[in-house]
Order: sequence, then C-alpha cells, then structure tokens
Amino acid sequence: MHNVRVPAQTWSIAELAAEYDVTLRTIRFYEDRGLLTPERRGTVRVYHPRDRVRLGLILRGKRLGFSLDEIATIVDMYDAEPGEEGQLVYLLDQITTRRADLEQRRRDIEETLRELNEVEARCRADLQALRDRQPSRGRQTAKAVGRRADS
Amino acid sequence: MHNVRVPAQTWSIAELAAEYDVTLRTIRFYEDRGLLTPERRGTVRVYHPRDRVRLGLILRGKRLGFSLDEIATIVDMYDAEPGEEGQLVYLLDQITTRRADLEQRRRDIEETLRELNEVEARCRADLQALRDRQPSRGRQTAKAVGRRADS
DNA sequence: CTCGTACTTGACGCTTACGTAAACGTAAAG
DNA sequence: CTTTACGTTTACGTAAGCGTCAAGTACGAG
Repeated sequence: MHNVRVPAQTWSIAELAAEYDVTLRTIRFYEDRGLLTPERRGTVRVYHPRDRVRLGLILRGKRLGFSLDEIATIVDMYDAEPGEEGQLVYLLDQITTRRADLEQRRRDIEETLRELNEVEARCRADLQALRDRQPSRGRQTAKAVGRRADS
Repeated sequence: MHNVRVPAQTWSIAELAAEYDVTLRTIRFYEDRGLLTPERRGTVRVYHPRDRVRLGLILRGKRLGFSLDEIATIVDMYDAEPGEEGQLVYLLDQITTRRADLEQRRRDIEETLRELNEVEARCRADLQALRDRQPSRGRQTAKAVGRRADS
C-alpha cells in the first residue's frame, strides 16, 4: 500500500489566518457555524490538513457569493462518507442543484463580460474622438445619442 | 433617420415586481439606494424601459453576488454619458477591475464544477457498488477510505 | 516572578438587504 | 357611500457576517 506516513502537519489559528488572509474572528466564526472542527489541545485550536482544505473551499464559496449555509452543504459534500443509499441519492440531488446554480452564474458572468467589452469599446471610441477633435476642450458628440438603457 | 416612435411603454411598480419576481419593497429599496429613478405622476411611481433594463441588470448583479454598491457602479457604467476625458479614463479603469473580478469568479466556478463532477462520479460508483453487493442491506466498502479532504 | 506573545471566550456593535406592519391617499366598481 | 385594489411613507425588525473591545489563560524567555 506504500503508506509513506507523512508527518501530517498542523497549523495554529494565526497561521491559517495569515495564509488565507482572514482574521482570527472569521475562522472562529466559521467553527461556530459548524464549518470547521479543529482539534483541541487543552483549550487551544489545532488545525489539520482537512481543516485547511475546508477553509479554502469556504473562501472560494464566499467569492462565488454563496451564503455560509449553502457553503456548509457544499463543503460537506466534498468529504461525505459513502453512507446509505438514501444519503447518496440526496447527495446526487444536491449536486444537480448546485451545478444548475453554478451554470446560471457562469452564463450571467459571460453575458456581463460581453457587455463590458461593448462598454469598453464605446468608451475607447469616445476617448479617441475627444482627442482627435479637440485636444484641449471637451465637446458632446452626436454619436453619444441613443446609448442609454432606454431602448 | 427612420425614427419609428414606438409608444414607449411604461410599467407600474406591481407589474415590474411580478415580471422579475421581487417584492415592491425591494424595488422601492433600490430606488432609495439610487439604483432606480422612476418618474413620478403625482405620488405614484411610473417605470420606463430604462428602469426596467436597469432592474434586470441589478438582479443579474445580485445573482453574481455583488453588493448593491458594486452593482451601482456597474449599472451606472452601462448608461454613462461620454463626458470628459477624466471620466472616460476612470470608466475604463473600473471596467478593468470588474473584468478581473468576473474572470476570477469564472475560474472559481469552473474549478467547482470540475470538483462536483468528481464527487458525482464517486457517488455513482458507491451507489452502484452498494446495489451490486447488497440489494437490501447497506455496508461500508473498503474503497471509501481516503476520500476525505485530509490528504 | 514578570514580561511578552499567542490564544481563549463572551458580548456588544455595525452594515447590508430587505420583511413587516401601520396608517394613509386615490380612483374605479358596486 | 362603501368596498376593493393599488399605491404611498414612516419606521421598526431581522438575519448574516463579521469587527471590536474586554478580560482571562498558558507558556517560554529573561
């Protein structure tokens, strides 16, 4: 089985906080919400690789705009034990839901990016026109008409 | 110029709310935050196509997890008048920032989708194994080991 | 022993994005 | 006139996601 027995590194709360650029308060808050479950040595928290990975997932979830509750269900999917059939079916259902959600977001993002490109093009054109025409004073151009969102 | 003079439809607050499936409260709140500026006929709000488009943009922004403040800057970009050079340069800068943000989100989403696919595959495999082996009772399989996020 | 550093648990505060009444206006229908 | 539908403002409530003290514990260095 080639079991290499890597020392299984651990981290303090401050180390994790520094690495992921969050505050101690935040990490403790996530624990309070059941998203992290560090070991306790006496009163002190000791974070294992598992916790570290989960923190990464949590923060990615946050970047995606999920609520902590949603993140909880997602993260728990990642390291769920196989369990019984009902559990597995439920998990598959959750996956379907999440995927639909993410694909909607992706469509939104791509649409927004396309529109940003248009706005940028208009912007550059205006800038160019402005510089061609009047190197010092600005003036309203006729091309500016009809660009507002009132079509 | 082929100016067709379309009647320029308007909507009541309830109509917009129904169409976009939000509450009246929400729409009024967006107005309070300066995101919408409907016409007033007496005391009553009258929404024009421009407002309708903006509401759509706002809601898409929300789906993407932006705050209303962020959404405000985005939406205002869409129907900004050309203005002076400084304005244009600022706008281009904003566009760059937003684009970077959105592209980060897209990467996050794609990574998450890939991982969801993996989880799903494992899940289906477990389910299959469970059904092959024990059509009635569930049992823990050896393949279940080492899947948790503690690698 | 004292200091410094890192950690702990409360507990209160704050912002965002609305929900939820309460109380009132207006205009058409019965 | 009363009801009904639809709209209005004002204002307090709330859940999420932390920030920010305050006060105490634990431990190695000097």
